[in-house]
Amino acid sequence: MSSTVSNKPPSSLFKGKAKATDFDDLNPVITYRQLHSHNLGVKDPLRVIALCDSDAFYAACEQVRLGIDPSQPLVVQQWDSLIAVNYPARKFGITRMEKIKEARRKCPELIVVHVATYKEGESQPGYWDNPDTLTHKVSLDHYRRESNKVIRMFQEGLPSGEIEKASIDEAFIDFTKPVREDILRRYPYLAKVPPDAPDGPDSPLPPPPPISWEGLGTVIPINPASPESAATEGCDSGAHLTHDGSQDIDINDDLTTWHDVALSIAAELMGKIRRDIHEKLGYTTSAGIARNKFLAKLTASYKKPNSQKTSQSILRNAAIPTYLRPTPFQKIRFLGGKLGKAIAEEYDVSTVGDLLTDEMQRKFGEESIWVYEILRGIDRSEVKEKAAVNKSMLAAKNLPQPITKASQGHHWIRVLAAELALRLREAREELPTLWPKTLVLHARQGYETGRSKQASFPFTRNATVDVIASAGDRLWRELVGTDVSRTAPLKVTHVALGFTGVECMDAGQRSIEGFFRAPTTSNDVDYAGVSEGAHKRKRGSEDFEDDLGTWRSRSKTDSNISDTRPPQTGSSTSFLCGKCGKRVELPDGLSGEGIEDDFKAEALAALRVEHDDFHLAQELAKQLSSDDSPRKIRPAEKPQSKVKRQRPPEGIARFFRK
DNA sequence: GTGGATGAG
DNA sequence: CGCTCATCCAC
Repeated sequence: MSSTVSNKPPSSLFKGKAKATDFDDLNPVITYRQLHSHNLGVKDPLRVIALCDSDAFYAACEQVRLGIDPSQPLVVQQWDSLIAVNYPARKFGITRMEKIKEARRKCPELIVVHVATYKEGESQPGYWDNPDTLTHKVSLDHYRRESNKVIRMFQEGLPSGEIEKASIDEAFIDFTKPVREDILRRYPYLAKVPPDAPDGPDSPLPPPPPISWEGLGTVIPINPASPESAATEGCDSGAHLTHDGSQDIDINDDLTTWHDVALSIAAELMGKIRRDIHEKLGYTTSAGIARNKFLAKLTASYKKPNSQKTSQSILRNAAIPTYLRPTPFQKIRFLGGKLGKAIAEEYDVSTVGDLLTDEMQRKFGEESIWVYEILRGIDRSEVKEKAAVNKSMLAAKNLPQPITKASQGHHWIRVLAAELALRLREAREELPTLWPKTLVLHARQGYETGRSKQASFPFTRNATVDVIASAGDRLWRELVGTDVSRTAPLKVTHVALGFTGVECMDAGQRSIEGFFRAPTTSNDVDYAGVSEGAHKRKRGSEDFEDDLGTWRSRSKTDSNISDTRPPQTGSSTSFLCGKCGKRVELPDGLSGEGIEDDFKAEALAALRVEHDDFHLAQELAKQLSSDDSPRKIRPAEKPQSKVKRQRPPEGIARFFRK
């Protein structure tokens, strides 16, 4: 079944009078069959998603690291400006991007922590006394590590929930599954279709129980908000009382749906995890809970301008239209940039409601289905567990004092290489089979067109600063040449070194992981040897370049060459499986001639064992008959694909193709 | 492959 | 508009 979910809006859209169908799925009937389904995916009427983010994360990281009282105003400094401001500091009117002097003027007591930096010669970043942008490079490593701790707590707290790390301080959580489990636990009478149900499993569920939102967070009201008593804060509103006593119609039982029950359970679970994170790690978080990612994200920022208190907000389906309509659409993910600006200027509109008119709908056309749906609170994108690591790893540096001699490049390349080495090593603590396929060097001259050069990165278990730096140096020479070879003047203002194609080896190669760990437990990344048998001698970077050069120049044809050799010479890079007749190959990085034969032989043996295991597992699987694995439904996803630009025409048309 | 563009914070 | 990082896509 390759047909995708229909992306087409109702045809009424293009015939005017679409209003009646806007927001028409806010209270779907929920049947026993749906409740007991496990694979409804984004169409699940009980879907519940949360977006949880850390408050002023970098600042919180430093506050925790230094054991500072969280009520103290604290900022994180990067060179002369601020990159994070905690809530106590915000009370003084201090904002991000402010100059450090200005901030100090506003608050003399301000605690200022400069972000950690690398400096040349150090394999690790540190909190130096006077970091200098001329010689140091910012390190965000500590924040990445802390971020991973938070993510891990989400995962542990929700074994059956899906987690998607959205940024260093944000994650989406799909509560649908854990919530469903909870519903069935709490309301066991839902487990069976009643014998007298008119349509059997397709009968609607009985009316939901009343919900107490108390302690669960801020419930966004259904009715147009009077600014004061708009939302009900579950924990302190004392049931349903507000100042003027006029609100609260929205906490009305007959408006309660099973989806609200689901939201409330998610809110409970979310609150638990957030408290747990606060206790164990010291970080305060905010959360938004709604029926999809986009709304969850929007909900998380509900009414918390400068309110320090840890908070979470809940958006009931019934509240979606009133909440969405006045929302400036540029606050919506992916509409915050040029696209949003283009729409705003083209049509002179600013809110979601402005865009809900028939005229707008016609203008957007069918290709803009993503926008159409988003404006109506529909978002089919899935909470998709990200590969545990990113596909790329980049260390970049802007040079306030441009490089004018090619020979100066080495300096920065070493610094960037040190960062990459550390990050890769740390990533491999979790995922030993991690392997960056290529190393890329970018360099930009002033405003000129930056250029980049890349090369395959050799497999090595212990990617040292030296290995990375010498490969980087080689790229540098290819990119900018050498002092003597250059004729034109040089003025490099930006250098970046990065890994791309960072991936775990796949299952067939998994057992090779032993080779990553094996003998080295040393933390000494500056040690010049590569530690496995392949490179024994201690030597300088020149030698490394030779090795890398050898590796690079021959790697392409390696597998073919070695394939013709007798399997026992030790340099074979593949074997033929007797069971399936397939040829199983070593991964590229292990098959080059820069790798010693005995190392390859060992790797091959491991591969063999792995491959046999694979067949064993297959046979076992065969005996366990029924595989009712849920069919994957492709959701409408990724605005990028909707708004792709090609030879952009003028104005808004740049974003929407006919 | 690589540079450009975009977006987020 | 200062800096850092990631991803996608057209050429």
